[in-house]
Amino acid sequence: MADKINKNNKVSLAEVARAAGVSKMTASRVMRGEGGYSDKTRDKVMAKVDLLGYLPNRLATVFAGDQSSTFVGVSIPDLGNEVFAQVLEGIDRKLGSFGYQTVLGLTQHTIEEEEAWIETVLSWQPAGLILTGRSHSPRSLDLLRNAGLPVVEIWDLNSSPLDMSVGINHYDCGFEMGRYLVGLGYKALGYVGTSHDTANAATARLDGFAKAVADGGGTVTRQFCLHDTASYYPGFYGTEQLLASGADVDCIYYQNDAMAFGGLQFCQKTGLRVPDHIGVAGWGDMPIASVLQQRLTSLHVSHLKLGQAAAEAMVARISGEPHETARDIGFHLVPGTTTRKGDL
Amino acid sequence: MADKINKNNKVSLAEVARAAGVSKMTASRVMRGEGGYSDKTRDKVMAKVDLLGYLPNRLATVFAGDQSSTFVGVSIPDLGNEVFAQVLEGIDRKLGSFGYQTVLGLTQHTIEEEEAWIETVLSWQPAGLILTGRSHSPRSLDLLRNAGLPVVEIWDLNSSPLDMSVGINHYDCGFEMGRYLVGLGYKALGYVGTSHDTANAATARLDGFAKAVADGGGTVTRQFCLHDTASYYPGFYGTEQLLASGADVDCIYYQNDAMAFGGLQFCQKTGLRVPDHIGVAGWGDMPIASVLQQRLTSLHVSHLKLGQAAAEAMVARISGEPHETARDIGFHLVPGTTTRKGDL
DNA sequence: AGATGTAAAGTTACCGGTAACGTAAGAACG
DNA sequence: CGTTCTTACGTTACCGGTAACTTTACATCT
Repeated sequence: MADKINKNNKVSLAEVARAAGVSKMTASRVMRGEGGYSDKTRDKVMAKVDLLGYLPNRLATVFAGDQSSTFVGVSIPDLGNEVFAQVLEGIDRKLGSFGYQTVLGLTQHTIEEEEAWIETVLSWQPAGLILTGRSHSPRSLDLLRNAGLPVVEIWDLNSSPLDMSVGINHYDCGFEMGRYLVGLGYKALGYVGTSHDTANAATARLDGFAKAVADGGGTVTRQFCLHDTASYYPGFYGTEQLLASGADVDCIYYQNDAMAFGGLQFCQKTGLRVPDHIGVAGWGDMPIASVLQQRLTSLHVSHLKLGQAAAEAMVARISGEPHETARDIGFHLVPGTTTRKGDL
Repeated sequence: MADKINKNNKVSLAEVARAAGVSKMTASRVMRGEGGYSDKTRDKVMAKVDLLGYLPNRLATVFAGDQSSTFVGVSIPDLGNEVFAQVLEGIDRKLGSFGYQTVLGLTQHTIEEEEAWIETVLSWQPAGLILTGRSHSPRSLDLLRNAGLPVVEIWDLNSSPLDMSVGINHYDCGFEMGRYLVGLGYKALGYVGTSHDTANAATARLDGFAKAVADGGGTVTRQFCLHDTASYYPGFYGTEQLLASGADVDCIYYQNDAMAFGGLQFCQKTGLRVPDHIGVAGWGDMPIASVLQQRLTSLHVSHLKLGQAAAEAMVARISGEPHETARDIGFHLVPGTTTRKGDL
């Protein structure tokens, strides 16, 4: 009876087979429902499966090399930022609907963390990887090249990605907002964001923004909040610092809506009227924008859709279906009432 | 040369060993650094590891049953809710620091989704599971019992959990807020939350709240927003609906701070002064509370810490170290200016 | 009745590591 | 100088499934 219980105390297919009086192979065929057995045999086997509480060991199947795993490694910088949480939600839900599981890696925005995570997750033979960002360490690139599996780089659209890219063009985001604000007559722009050590999407937005403003003859005064996440409070005190620096600023562009909201709160607290005294613009069209008294001038991006599209690209690639190399999710500017009215 | 390349095109330990002119076993010993080889042999093997870009296949190791996997399944209801994102962040960071990986499952608040996910993730032989909530389907319970691995139920503290529990007592949260508000003289309380089909933590808070209010001789008028996440906008229109219903309400308790913020925005829009005309209280002490003009009366919970504690409990249990069955993270009420002043 | 075909099984080998055990060669010892 | 002890390896078997192949038991046909 208890002659062959594995160390894990788990029921194996062999035990089910023995209990049912058939061979392992027959039991395996029944489990997979691929035919080649009689109804009577199937019932016998399934009865024992229920009785013993047998649960297949997918590790063994994948290990045997007969099929690839259903793991997809997903690296995300951090979840304190609402937009990444939404992206992850989109990815996981969509992957789940196709029978894949997310193996999460929070990289804290560093390529070193990402590298360590990539090495670990690759050793688990994932079906593919979804990486946030387009900047990777040399060793990461080596590992990915060697592994030769599907890779989707998300967030900042990469026209020549490692494998595939899904995202938006952040430079264009910044540029469009810059052009819009300049078009409204703003000249002395401010920017409030967190510090970005590595070239990342926020930097790309700022670059695009600065270019558009410069093209329009304006200036951009930058204020970076060091060592902090791009959330409400850094927006609040970043604004305080920018204004305290004596910079002459008629409109502030924030790294995202959460920071812009923090800025709005600072303005309200200090009696600065928006948009009469100062304009405020954000990025991301985050949920909070939907309940503010004033419609925040922002740039809408569907983060959930971005995540879903990344998962779809991954699944398509795993299934061998064709998929475009770079998928642009797009964005659109949302004119709000936190900036002065255009001459529409 | 190319006599034994596996179908995955991946370099195996056997290939490294052959290239180095040693046996698989010796190469294995070198990889694990467990000794039993000469310096010369180690160098020979490592040189080939680098040359061939060998990456161990952890699936094989775990599969062989010699050690358990470093996967930990983590089920989370949704990431649209900021607090769960924070919990997940705490879990993943802490697990990662111990060398474990998070396999994510978003259950959309249903035990059916949870059940399906549990079955899948168990087939991957995880080292343990962290589940949000204490309500599980009968089959889930069967599966978990059968699997016999560490399980940490988080969020709503469970004094008699399946295995371990880390969280707070949500009933007590509600009770404390109810007692506080009644103590301030409020009598006609309102509650605005999302609908909860299943008995969950928000329901427990409401129950505790209602009890405290009833004890104090007050009443609670409930307003549920159907089919929505507990975010800003539902707080906004939930407030609108509650007040439109003609209910006489002097203070509203919200399911969380995000909803409370939505409520504050509604009040501001309609000219209801807070706290002069109506009191507002939330739950969770979310980041947004830090930048509002008025300090939101809320209840502070460290969600990040909750996640970390859950991961610590899991790791302790896996390592065979003793760990308390139920770990209470605690909370404290934050009196704000969105409710009238107490007679302190 | 013997030949042939087919459905329903069983047998064998293998995936990539590691535990357990075996062995050869040199060192240490009396 | 033979015995014993180490060190540094090599050999074998196994984890839990599945592909590929073989066998068995009948039914069907000539």
